[in-house]
Amino acid sequence: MNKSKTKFVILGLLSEEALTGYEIKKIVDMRFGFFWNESYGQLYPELKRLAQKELISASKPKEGSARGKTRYFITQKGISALEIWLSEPVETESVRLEILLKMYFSNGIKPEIMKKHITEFSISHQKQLDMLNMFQQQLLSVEDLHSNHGDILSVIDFGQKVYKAYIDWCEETTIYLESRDEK
Amino acid sequence: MNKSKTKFVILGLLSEEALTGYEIKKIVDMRFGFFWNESYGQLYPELKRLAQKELISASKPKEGSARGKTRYFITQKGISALEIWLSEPVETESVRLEILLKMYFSNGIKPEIMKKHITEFSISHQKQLDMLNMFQQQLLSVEDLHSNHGDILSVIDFGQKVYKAYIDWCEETTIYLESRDEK
DNA sequence: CGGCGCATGTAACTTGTTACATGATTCC
DNA sequence: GGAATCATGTAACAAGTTACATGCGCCG
Repeated sequence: MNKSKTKFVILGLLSEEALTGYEIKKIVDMRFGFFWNESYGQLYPELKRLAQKELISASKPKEGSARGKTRYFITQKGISALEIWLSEPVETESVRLEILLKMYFSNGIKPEIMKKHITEFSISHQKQLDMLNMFQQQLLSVEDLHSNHGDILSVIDFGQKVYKAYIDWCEETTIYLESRDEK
Repeated sequence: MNKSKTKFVILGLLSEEALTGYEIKKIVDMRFGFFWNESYGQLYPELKRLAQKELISASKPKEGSARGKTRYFITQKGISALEIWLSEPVETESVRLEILLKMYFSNGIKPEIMKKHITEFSISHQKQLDMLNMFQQQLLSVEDLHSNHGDILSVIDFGQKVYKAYIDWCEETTIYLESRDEK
């Protein structure tokens, strides 16, 4: 049983270009931030395991130095493993939204508290939405006949749609809480 | 450091009515399914810990029997703990959507495969949306001047908005993949 | 040469899932 | 009495986070 997806994050990114563990982490944080995350504690051990299983290969430059950048490349075996995973059914995601838990139980507390939580939730997602919009613009401006960013733009579009839904809900719910407030 | 929220799920539900561990699990599965989940492996030990800390109290009927239903009640101490948590800032959620990971890396595979994934994703969320709609109707029909389901209806509304966004994205992305297909 | 960002790594820990064992109750 | 479902519980495992240790390389 290997349920962790870290493996495929690595293989997927390496299928585009050779990277170090540090670079993988940076890309996941910046590009996947709104739908995925990985920690060093998962990444580095997994890189070693994948190298050992020859799904990726390591290039260790600077002979003789104790530590140095290790850049990883995907192997043919790794590409196959990635393709197999891509073809397998998507596993149902498990989301945990603390804000809904609090909303569900908020009967006992003052509406202003919940209103504040929702305002903060809205602001933080508005920020993330702004970042997605910027990233989208960036990709669109670079686009030409040869580059194919379609898939990435689709992923961004998902985030935009969902975050808009979040923000709409926040607005609506704030109004509801204000009406409850008046009682 | 106690980051687990299981504790508050229990306290929140017990603040409405006394329940057994089994009943809590059922409620979480049915009512919170779209934004939360708990397993017995978390629930039962946590119930014991909370009872030991006197945030809840257990009623063990049927003296002399090896096993029997244990119904739990929230205590004043438990109510306070719940209220404190409700007032604390909401922690930023971490979502993991495998479908976006696959979409991001789908360049290498045939568009039909991704299209199939998206169709399945759409169908399963349409089903969940139908269930939310039903639950909403149920609550609205029962509603009278005395019952206050507003907070629960807000939570349902969140699910409806987000799932609609999911399904919209699926439609749009299917069309995009079909256009890519034609090349 | 001091600080900062790049870079790798891991040990200790917490969190969460799964599979299984067991008993109680209900309904046919 | 047998099947299904209600109900409790836990051991073994898998997954994921955090905090820390270490060293490199560049810039002012």
